[in-house]
Parts: sequence; C-alpha cells; structure tokens
Amino acid sequence: MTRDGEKRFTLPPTIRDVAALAAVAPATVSNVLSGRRAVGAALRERVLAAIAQTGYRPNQLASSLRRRRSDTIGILVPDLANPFFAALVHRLEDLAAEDGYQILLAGSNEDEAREAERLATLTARRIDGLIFAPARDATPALAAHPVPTVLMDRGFAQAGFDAVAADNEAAGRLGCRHLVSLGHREIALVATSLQLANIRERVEGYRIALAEAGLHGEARVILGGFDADSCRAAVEQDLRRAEPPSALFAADYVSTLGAVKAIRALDLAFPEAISLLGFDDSDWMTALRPYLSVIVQPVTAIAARAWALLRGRLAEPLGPARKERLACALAVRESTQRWRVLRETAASLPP
Amino acid sequence: MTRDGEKRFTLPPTIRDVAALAAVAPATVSNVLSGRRAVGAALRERVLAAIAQTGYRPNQLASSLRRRRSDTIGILVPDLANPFFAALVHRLEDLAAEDGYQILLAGSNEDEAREAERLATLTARRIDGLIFAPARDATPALAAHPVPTVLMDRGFAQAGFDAVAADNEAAGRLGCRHLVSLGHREIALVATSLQLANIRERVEGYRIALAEAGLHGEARVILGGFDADSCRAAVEQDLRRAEPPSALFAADYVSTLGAVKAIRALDLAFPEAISLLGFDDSDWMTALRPYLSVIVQPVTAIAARAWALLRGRLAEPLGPARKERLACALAVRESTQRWRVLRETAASLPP
DNA sequence: CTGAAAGCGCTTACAG
DNA sequence: CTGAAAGCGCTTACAG
Repeated sequence: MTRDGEKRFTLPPTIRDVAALAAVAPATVSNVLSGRRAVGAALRERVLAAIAQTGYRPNQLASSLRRRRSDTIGILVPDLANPFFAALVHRLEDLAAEDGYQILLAGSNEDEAREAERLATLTARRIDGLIFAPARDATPALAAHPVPTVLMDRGFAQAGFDAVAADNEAAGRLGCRHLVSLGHREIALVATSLQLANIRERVEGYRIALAEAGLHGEARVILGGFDADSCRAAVEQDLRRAEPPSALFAADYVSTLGAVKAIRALDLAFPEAISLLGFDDSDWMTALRPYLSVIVQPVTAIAARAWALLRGRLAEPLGPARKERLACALAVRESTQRWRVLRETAASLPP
Repeated sequence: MTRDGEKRFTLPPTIRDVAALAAVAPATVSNVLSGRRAVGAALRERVLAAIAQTGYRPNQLASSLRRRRSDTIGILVPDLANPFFAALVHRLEDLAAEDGYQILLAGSNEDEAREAERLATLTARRIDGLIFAPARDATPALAAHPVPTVLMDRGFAQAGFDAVAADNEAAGRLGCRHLVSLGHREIALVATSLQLANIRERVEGYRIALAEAGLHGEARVILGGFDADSCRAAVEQDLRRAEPPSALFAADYVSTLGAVKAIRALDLAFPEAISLLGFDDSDWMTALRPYLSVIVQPVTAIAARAWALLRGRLAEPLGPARKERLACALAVRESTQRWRVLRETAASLPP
C-alpha cells in the first residue's frame, strides 16, 4: 500500500484500490455500487467504508467502454443563440438529467459541413442517441453515422427516423386566419428563407387561409435571410412600397425580430398602421409595448416528446419510425389589431 | 473473416478488424490515424484502404480511457434560458470545437444541491476541464471533485481557482454616473438578490457613484428575486410610492426584464416619466421602442478569456490561479433621458 | 454469495 | 519502421 501511496496524490483511486483496501474482489466493489448482484452485508460494509475512505468515484469512461453504452445523448442544433433552440436544449438537459443521461452539446451554426463534422465527433464519442435539429431538410451525413436519432423541429420527412415537430401548416393557417378575421386583406408573410420544409409548410398554411378568404391573389412572401438585420432590411423595403401590407405575419423567430425592427425603425404607428403577428414566444414579448401577438410553438412538449421518442427508440431499436406533430397556439396580445376601422376612417378623410 | 462477417452488421468495426484486413498490427493502424509514429508508405496505404473499406471510426471512449484524457470540457451554468449564459455557452462551444474539444453541458437551475450532483456526474465522465458559473459564491462541492476549473461570471473570489468576470463595480459606477449625468437624483437600483458577489459589486459601484454626486442618502435597492415576474411586482410596488424614483438601474438581465414589464404594465410615459438603464444586451433591446440603454457585458471576450484560461491551466496545471476582470460598456439608447428638463417643466405647471 | 479471469477498444512502452 | 504485449478501469460471463 505504501507503494501506491505516492500514486494516490496524483491519480484518483480506482476500483482496485478500493477492493484491496476492503480485501474483496474488484467485481464485488462493482456489485455493491451497481446493485447488479447481491453482496453480503459484511463485505458490503467493508466496501462502503473503503469507498468512503478513498473517496473513490467510478470512472464512467471505463464503465461505458465495458458496458457498451455511454449514458450520453448528443444534442445537435443549428443555432444556440436562438431562444427557441436554447429553450429546447434547456428542457432536454433537465429531462436527460432526470433519467441519468448526460448531454454532449454541439451547434452547427446552420452550416452543413460543420454539421457533418460535429456528427462524426459526437458518434465517435459513442453517444447512445442523438436529438437533432438539422441545418437542411436532408442530412446525407446521418447515414454514415448510425445512431438512434430523433429529428426535432427540422428534417421531419427524413425517412426511417423518428421525428417531432410543430404542425407548421396548421400554425400558418391559424396565424393567417387571425389576421384575416381582423379585417386585413393585404397580409405579407416574412420568413428567413424557403430552404427549410418547416417554413414552407407555414407558408403553405398561410396560402391556404388566404385562399379560404378569397384572397389567393394577395399572397406576398418576403424572404429576409438568416439574421435579424437582413430581415429588417427586407421588411423595411417592402413597407416603403406605395401599397404596403396592413399586416405582417413573421413565420419564425428571426424574422419576427427583423419585422419589429423594421416597423420601429420606420416609426410606424404600431399596431394602428400595421399589425404584426410573430412566431415563437419569448420573455421580452410581454415587456415592451405593444405586447407581441405570436404563434407559440409548444417548446416544452416538443422537448418532452423528443425525449420520449428517443427513450422509446433506445428501448426498441428496431420498431418503425414514429412521426409526431404538435399543435401550436395563438397568443393574441397587442400587436395585431382590427384593420377595417382604420381603413374606413382613412377613406372618409379628404385626400 | 467470415466468422466476423455477421458481427459487422451489428457492431461497428474496431481497430483489430482494420488491422486484420490490412495485415498489420493494431498499433500501426493507430499510428497511421494519430500520426504519433511514422508509418511506411506501403503499410500506410493498406491501412487507409482498410479503413475506407470498413468505414472504421475510432472509439473515442477507448482512446480516452487509455490516454487518460477525454478531450471533453464540462460547462456548468445556473440558467440555460438566460440569454447571457446561452450566449456564453454558444461562444464556448465554438471555441471548444476549434480546438478539438467536445462540450458536456449541464445546468444547475440555480440550485446548489443539483449543482453538486451535476459536478459529480461531470467529473465521473473524466472531463479534462470545467468552465463553471456557480449558483453561489462558494462551492464546497468543488473540493470533492478536483478538475482544472475556470470560474466564469460568478464565484470569482474562490481561492485557488482561475476566474474571469466582468468588472462589476466599475459597471455599477458607469451606469449610475450615466444616470446622474442626465440629471437624475432619485435613482433606484433593481436586482434579483444580494446573494451573489457579482450583484453586490454592482450595487457597490452604484453607491460609490451616488456618493461622488453627493447623493449617498438617496441609495435605494429593490430586490425582486430570481424570476422576471417577481421583479416586475417589486418594481411596480416601488413605482407606486408617493415619491417614485425618476430613474431605474436594473443590475442584471432578469431584473431588466422585470423593470420593463413594471413600467409598461403601469403605462408610464417611458422614458419621459422614468428612465431605465438595463444590464446585459439582447437582440430585442433594439427592436421595440424605446430601444433599451444598457450596460453591456463583454460576452464574447468573457468566453474567450475563460477558454484561454482553461487551456492555460491544462497546459500548466500547477501555476498560480489567474483572476481576470473585463470592462463593461455603456450603450446609450433611448430608455435613459434627461430628467432636469421634465422636472422644471413640471414645476412650472399649475398643481 | 464470492472470486479469478477475460475482455470492452484503444495506445504506450518494450523489443527488434 | 514494425509488432507483440501490457494496460487504461471497469463489468461480465464463468466457476465454485
């Protein structure tokens, strides 16, 4: 023991140190800790005492290698700075901790190449599963790195994978109908890009609701790109036209921010002169006025279902892929307002 | 090889499979991949071909166990939903990826017991280092889980640890002086709690600036608790007094949100009737009006220095602890306004 | 109930 | 330059 004395100052104690001190086999220490096999009271006491004395903490790396499972889940999302994904990661970390899993976190920054690279390093770490919001609708790299995967928010249609996402088309209809019901007839939709199916679905819902209202000629889609300031610029330009829309429907968080910035930069009467319906809820939307009306994605439920699907997949690796759509809610606050009133007033004024 | 044939469909190929196929020793495959030892061109070709053919990907768990380093860094923060910490995590993930490290992410939800538990599971995974924003100023649990650690934002004074944080006292002075320079004399400070030293430092800076202006009798600290709505309630109550402050200095992100909510819920003329200086920058603060004036913590620099300190500690485990303070900036926007003007106007009006 | 041995998949001395 | 062996720290059959 004196020989190992020096070692202990630098290296943490191992299961062999504990076993030697308790005069039992390493397997017995393992069994006391894991409870996988019953251990007699006497030995158990000695082992526990030795653990306490040495401050032994099992090396999970060794355990994972041997058990062929890491109790670790990878989370790969396109944008950690986006509150929608931040909230999802937050919820998932909670759920994972409850079930004894750790989270390996990676962000793709919306970049396909980086995403493929992160996918490779994540799977090299032998994650047990992956919760993945891809940068593109299709992820060819996924085939090269087989791991139980749940697609979240994006990539819903990728065949053979479990997936959970909002019912985006219904959300698009819900939002547009709300605006129509307020008397708006010129409703423009703003989005970052049409590259992703989830956005296209929202646009489709918007078109459907427009058609229902006999407004199919009025569809107008403004594409602003992936950052809020380019969205702002795109919206500003549109609002400067001779016949600007009376309502804006922002179909994602980034363009919501961009639309607000555009409206405020132009110093338009808001919501009197223009209504705005945003997408995704955030704390600040009920802080400054007007409180923002938005389509709320069920973030907590999306995280919970993603986690449940992954647990299910881990338990049953071979079952058929499950696809789940979750309904969004409409939060009517202050930024969407009746239009007819204003218009009539305007019409009655002298030119 | 046919014996292993079946195996390959279920289990991923190992270094032995590659070695067998290339007719070399496993060590040679390892050397080709790591470059630690030179390998002759002929063998190298065969190894590369075998790797390509099998789709071999080294098991990092095994590699980590053998090399005694996981190339993984733990990040433990109190609140993943707070944009300040979300931004920090985002930046750190980028820096880690550049340097070939992975991130094990955990959140304490401001709970000491949970924090201790997460600390234990993180170190059990044999993280090489930890970047840690603790829930309390002192973290006794850290002693039980020795790992190269950099304290970030909080716990700055913990002896023996590298640490990086904003210069909070200077930030408090900077903010209060700004308000004083605008003619305010009744300046209340709002914060979540005085439990954390970083907040106390900001309050101290505020008091110093007040004293400099001969206003030491005017200090007024409103404590709102850890969520925005309880902050809102506390601020609302204060603003309803007979002699409400003319300016509010919110000393952290959560109370900034709470203060805005209070002002807006009361429908006060903002910023005419009351100025607000917030803390921590966020996208929405330049969206709705008035654009929020804030003290900006240098998030990118904090993350960069935390990462640099950790790399330094990993390279030089025994060096003395380094403590770094980073300066905050004042972003003057629209929510802080001259006070004297209004007051004089008010005084000249009939009661 | 308990132990000795083998092995998870790598990498690192040790020989040559 | 290359290989055979030992070992990282666990857990899992295999015996008793």
